[in-house]
Amino acid sequence: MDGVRSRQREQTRRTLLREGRRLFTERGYGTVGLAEIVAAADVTKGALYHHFESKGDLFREVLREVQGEVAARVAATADAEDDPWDRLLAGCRAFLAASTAPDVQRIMLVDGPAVLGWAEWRAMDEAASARHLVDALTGLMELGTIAPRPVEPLAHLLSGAMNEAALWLAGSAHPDRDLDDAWSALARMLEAFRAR
Amino acid sequence: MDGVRSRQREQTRRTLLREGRRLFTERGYGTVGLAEIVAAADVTKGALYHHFESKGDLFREVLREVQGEVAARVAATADAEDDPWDRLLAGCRAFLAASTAPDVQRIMLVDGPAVLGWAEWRAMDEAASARHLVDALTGLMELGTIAPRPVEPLAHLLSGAMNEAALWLAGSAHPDRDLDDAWSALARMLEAFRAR
DNA sequence: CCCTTTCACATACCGTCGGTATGTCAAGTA
DNA sequence: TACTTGACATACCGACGGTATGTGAAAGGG
Repeated sequence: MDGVRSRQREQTRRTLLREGRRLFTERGYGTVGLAEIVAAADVTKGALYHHFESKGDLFREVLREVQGEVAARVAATADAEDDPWDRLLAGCRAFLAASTAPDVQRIMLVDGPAVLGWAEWRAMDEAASARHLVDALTGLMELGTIAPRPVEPLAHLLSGAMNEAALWLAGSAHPDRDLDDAWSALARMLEAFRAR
Repeated sequence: MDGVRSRQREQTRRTLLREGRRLFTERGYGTVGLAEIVAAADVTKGALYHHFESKGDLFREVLREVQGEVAARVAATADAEDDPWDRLLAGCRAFLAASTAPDVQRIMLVDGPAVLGWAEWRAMDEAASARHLVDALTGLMELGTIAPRPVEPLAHLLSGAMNEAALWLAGSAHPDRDLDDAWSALARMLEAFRAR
């Protein structure tokens, strides 16, 4: 183990993921061919199919990577806050900021559901990100900070709102102003669920 | 005009749109081939390319049809209400209900942005549906019913929330209960923007 | 140290797909 | 009736995703 063999293997795999991610981001899953990816990674299709089961499988692993990075950034930002309510706000804001990156947009928000199907995409998002949102909301209900109500539909509404807002923000002509406005509106939405 | 020629033409076109819509709904844009579509429509590829510029163009016209139907149902439901605030609520609720249909899900919500790109998808949605949401919100601000604030970010947040909620509802094990819960949460979100 | 096995690829190939160029024949027109 | 137009059908092409097989270097045992 850990010899020349496995090191080279890991590098090839990482190169394929990196170039795949770059090309999927730039031109979209449908229009980029495997030939381009393996050329950019300076390997052949044999190598790609040795590491991944299919084009869709490569995309799935790329998506997993992107989701992991977003989740990590959101978690890091949220955990910097002490108050649970502030953690929720900080997490949402961090998600909004992170999701305006081109690779997150195209891979995670646009192509993801279409390539893998909405159900699988949802399951992956749940495991990476949405779970934390559900946990945060549940915790705040137990604390009495927000009024008790079914968590899932609320989480989906908020998640969908943030996804669409991020896509809109990425194409905005006045990103700073629009981000402020969107955040203001989102914050008011969240505020609406605080117990009175 | 209006002879045998143009009547046959219109029928062929409508058949292609109908079968394309059905297959795109059942199996998704990426996995259905033109050969299947033309076989189902009982014509050849020559006919398809005589009516549409490409596979993507056929999809675009199918999407336009779906969006038009959703918009019409929403508008009809909303217009049945007299009070502007009630019109907004009724419209949102009608959108939520209409968007759980399989063809709306797959074509409008999942494949649409990926196939045409988010920007074009957004523009089409704007022209068909979102425009009414913006108009309703603007009108309510002018009436003083909801507090003045930038309309666009709010509209995007609400639109995204409803889209994601609809996708979630479609796969729900308890559709009635979940629809009620989702609507309850969405209504509270809307309520949050009423002037105090 | 050598022989064997393993494995991380490379090469060659296949069926299918979206797209196009061209042919055809009936409906329209003068 | 002679001619034109148009709504397709037919035949074909390059490119794509996927697979079967070959290969040479690294790992492992005696």
